[in-house]
Amino acid sequence: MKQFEDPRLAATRKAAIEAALVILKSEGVLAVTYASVSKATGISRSTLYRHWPEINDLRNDTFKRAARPENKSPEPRTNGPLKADLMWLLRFLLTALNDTPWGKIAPQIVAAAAQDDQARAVINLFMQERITSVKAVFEAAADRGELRDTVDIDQLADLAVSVLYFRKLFAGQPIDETWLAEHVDTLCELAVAQ
Amino acid sequence: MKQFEDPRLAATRKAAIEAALVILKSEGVLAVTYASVSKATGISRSTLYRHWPEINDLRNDTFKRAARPENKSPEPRTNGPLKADLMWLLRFLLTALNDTPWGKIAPQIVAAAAQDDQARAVINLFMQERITSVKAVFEAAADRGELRDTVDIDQLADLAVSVLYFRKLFAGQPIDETWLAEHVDTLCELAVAQ
DNA sequence: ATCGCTATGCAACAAGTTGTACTATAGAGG
DNA sequence: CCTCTATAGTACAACTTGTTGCATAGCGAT
Repeated sequence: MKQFEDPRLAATRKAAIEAALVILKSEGVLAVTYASVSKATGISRSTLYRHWPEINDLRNDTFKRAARPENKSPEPRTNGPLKADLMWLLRFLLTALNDTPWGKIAPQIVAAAAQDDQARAVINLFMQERITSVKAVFEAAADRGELRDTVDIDQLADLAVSVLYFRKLFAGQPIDETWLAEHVDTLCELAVAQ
Repeated sequence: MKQFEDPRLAATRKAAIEAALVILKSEGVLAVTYASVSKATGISRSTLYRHWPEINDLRNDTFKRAARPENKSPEPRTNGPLKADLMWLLRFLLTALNDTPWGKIAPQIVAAAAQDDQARAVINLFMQERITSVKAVFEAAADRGELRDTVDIDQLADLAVSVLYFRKLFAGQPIDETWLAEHVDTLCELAVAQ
């Protein structure tokens, strides 16, 4: 009877993914190969194949590792007023995109998602998590009676997050403090009771 | 003195890119290789290398070919009222993503953009073009006096387009008629004078 | 400590791709 | 007809994905 998993399995997994993450950050998805990870870790190529039969399996595990927990949304502030809470949370998302490795990693996952269902699932889950955290901010504002009663909170949360990523990854427009302030103003104008 | 370009050059270029576009649509960027295009066209691999020294050169030219003109935004309707004009244009963008090859091609360009500056330029230009067409709709509404005077038209156009692509490519949420109607309602609520 | 199981390491191999180099042929224009 | 050049064809090196076979080293159990 095997009660416990061979500790070598976990050690190999961790070392490989950790090294793959470094390569992912510095050189992109395509540089995450069996050979490069093998060289970086000393783990033999055949062992890597046994753990991850296809290269996308390894890459997707690296994506999952990258998507948590440092890069996840923090517990949002929900003390109010809405504008302050929104500014705080969206500034975190903006900083993550502009000034942390996540700004390099996210596009890599998006790229992989175009070809791979698993990668698509990773990026979808991550984005849902971002939207949910923003939604919590709006819901708290609604509980405090700050919002108009006609507003659709799901729509608002979608709007708040999507423009950030769209400008960064699709439109090539800057997302800086100046823009963020205007963006939050627009959202509040839409949401807050006059 | 050479006055005219050898017609074989243009013929080769066109045939190769046309074939590459078909492969791009059906099998993705990674399937666009010198070998696959050579096989599809009968053009020898060495000739392809002479036209496109790196494979990304060929892929980027294929992207440019894909980004025009059938997939570009049509002349937007600007007769008013705003809600009808917006609905018409955004429905076009939605249909392009859901029911035409562009829905498969766009993610491929986004994927390439994560690794390649030229591809990034292509997708950026294309998205700017989409935003501009939406902006024209808002500007016409503003000229008719339909809008509140506080609204920022650039922000509105960004919002209108970004959620579409975000939901489709990042969040994995459906973009259907039901959602579109709500989205347009939200935009109009933000923009239209009460 | 010994034994069996298994994870790992190592080497070789086939296939596909990128990119280079060289030669021969075919077509365009004067 | 002649020259220039685009194309075809081939060979080659390097890298990557996967597969396979075999030897070794470490883990858990008796």
